[in-house]
Amino acid sequence: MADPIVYVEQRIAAAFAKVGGAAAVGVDTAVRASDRADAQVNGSLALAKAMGLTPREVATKVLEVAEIKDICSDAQVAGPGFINLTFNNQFLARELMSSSASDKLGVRDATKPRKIVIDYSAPNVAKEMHVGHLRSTVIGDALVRMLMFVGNTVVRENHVGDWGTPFGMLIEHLVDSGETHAANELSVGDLDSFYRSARKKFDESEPFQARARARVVLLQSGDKETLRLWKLLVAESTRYFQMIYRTLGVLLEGTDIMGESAYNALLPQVVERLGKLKMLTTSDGAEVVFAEGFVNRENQPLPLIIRKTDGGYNYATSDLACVIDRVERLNADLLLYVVGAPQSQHLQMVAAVAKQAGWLQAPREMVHVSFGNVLGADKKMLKTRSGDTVKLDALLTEAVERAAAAVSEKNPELSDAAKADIARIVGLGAVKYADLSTDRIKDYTFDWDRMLSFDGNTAPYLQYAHARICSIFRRANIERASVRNFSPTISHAAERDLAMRVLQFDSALWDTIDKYSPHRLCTYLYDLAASFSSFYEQCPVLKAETETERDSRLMLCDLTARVMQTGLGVLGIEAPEQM
RNA sequence: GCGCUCGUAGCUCAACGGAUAGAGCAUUUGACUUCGGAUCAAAGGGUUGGGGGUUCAAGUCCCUCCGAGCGCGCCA
Repeated sequence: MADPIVYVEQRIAAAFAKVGGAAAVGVDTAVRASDRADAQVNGSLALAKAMGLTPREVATKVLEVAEIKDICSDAQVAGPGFINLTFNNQFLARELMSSSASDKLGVRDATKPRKIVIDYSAPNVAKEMHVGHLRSTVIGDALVRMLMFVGNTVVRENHVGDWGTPFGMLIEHLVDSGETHAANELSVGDLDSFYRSARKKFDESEPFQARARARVVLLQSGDKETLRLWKLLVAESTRYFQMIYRTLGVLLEGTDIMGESAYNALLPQVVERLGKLKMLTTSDGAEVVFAEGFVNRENQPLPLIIRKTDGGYNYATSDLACVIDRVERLNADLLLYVVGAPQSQHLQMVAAVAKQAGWLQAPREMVHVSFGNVLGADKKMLKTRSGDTVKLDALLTEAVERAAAAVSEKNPELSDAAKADIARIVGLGAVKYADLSTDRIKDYTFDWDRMLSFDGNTAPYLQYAHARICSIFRRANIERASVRNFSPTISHAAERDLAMRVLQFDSALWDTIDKYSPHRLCTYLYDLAASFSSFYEQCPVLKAETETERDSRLMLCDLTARVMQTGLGVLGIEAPEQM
């Protein structure tokens, strides 16, 4: 355990228990970072009333019995009854060494590792990936990486939209355009034009509509030739998706695809099992479940439609099948859905029904990791100038191009290969970081200039801090690993500030995981980079006054760089050694 | 009509219910013979949409009003 705040927390809690006895049960004795000292404790204010004392009296008593003299150089009662703690530098140095010696840099493993299924990305076959998929993909990828980092078993599932009524129309269009031509069109990623052409025909031609409907029936009844054509569509699209994922540098692989069609065999079972549980009701010819607490616009109970009037299934059925599959086949105890906010009610209903049916019993849980829209400068959904949705691959290409221009300008002496590689890392990092660094629940405004800026809370600023550290070692020709056992001494204020920051990696990452909110880790890494930049200005490393100081600072630099690289790493962002 | 989410500095965003609401951009002012200036140091800028309430303590929780976005039966 490296984070001093986590470390001292137990001792403070013990002191509160000793002072408050029964009254202290349930009182929040958490220790938090503070700008007035290293850490602050607020529990006395909550406890005072129950004990009939003033908060300051409680705080004083807590400090009398708290066993913190070995780790705190100062502990004071302040203001209305806060306790301010200052850690002693020997303690910090010891924790730095402990952090440096661990390959997880002081981050605690999950006390009870879970099996987690995470549903994210979910593009549609024969439809272009756009910025909405970017959010799901990037947030999902970051969560996958950090959940694995702390020791959970994570199953990635890409719930591709590969089934349903649109496929009648798509297959008929495929037949019309000829397989070779269609495959060419799809393989170069021109998915939207294929979809649009099909849609246009469907809207304009009644005979085509009839063919499309008939084709849906053939598809669902398992007609061989229809399935072959369907598979062609799916294969071309997923090949394209994988290409985007590789470009984007996310962990999703072809084997992670669990499309809607994968649950087809389970759909009749969903109906059957709900029927046996007496949960199904026939309403307007459809088989539905009325989940408690959901009403429609007439204030009537709102149904979850399990089987349509025409006998077909829809997405609610398929989502319930997913829950069954994830719980019963995969034995998952946490189901994460990285899906946009508009689906909130739908997912709540699915969860409610799954619980009622007994398929999702505590402590198993289903969590909607919801996110807002990507907006353009006009505050509306991001669109191209012509009003189309922004294609993901075009957006990524532009990011790398813009980064390349910046790299060439700042660092013209680099080789072309190095420039290209750095441009890729910086450009993609900027796009991902822009997405991850704001609270996912809110909409965010997409702005090239801001995300690629080297000032402020951006990927390039963090990457630059990392590159600068690498540069120190490169210049002095010192092996990074060779300084890791050095014993640090903290003397300068900026040095101490950086040390404190480095040690908070553990709690920052856990805070992020607990809330499924990557922006919290981003904020931490930004603060870390800022602390380093300030340290860098004020504390010479290679030209330190003594060898001890130099070694100490080298050790701190290496640790900072490792935290930065690892932190960016679990966000799915690379940290180049030079840029 | 009902429901969900959001509203914080001119702009873009932070802030487990904790003290004096913090950053970046923009504006103003400093710092390059010193490890990468893609940087650092500093200043000004706020009735946290309005009004009630709960609490020792509210941007945060509850109620209400205003504004924005999104949902609300056979598309996914």
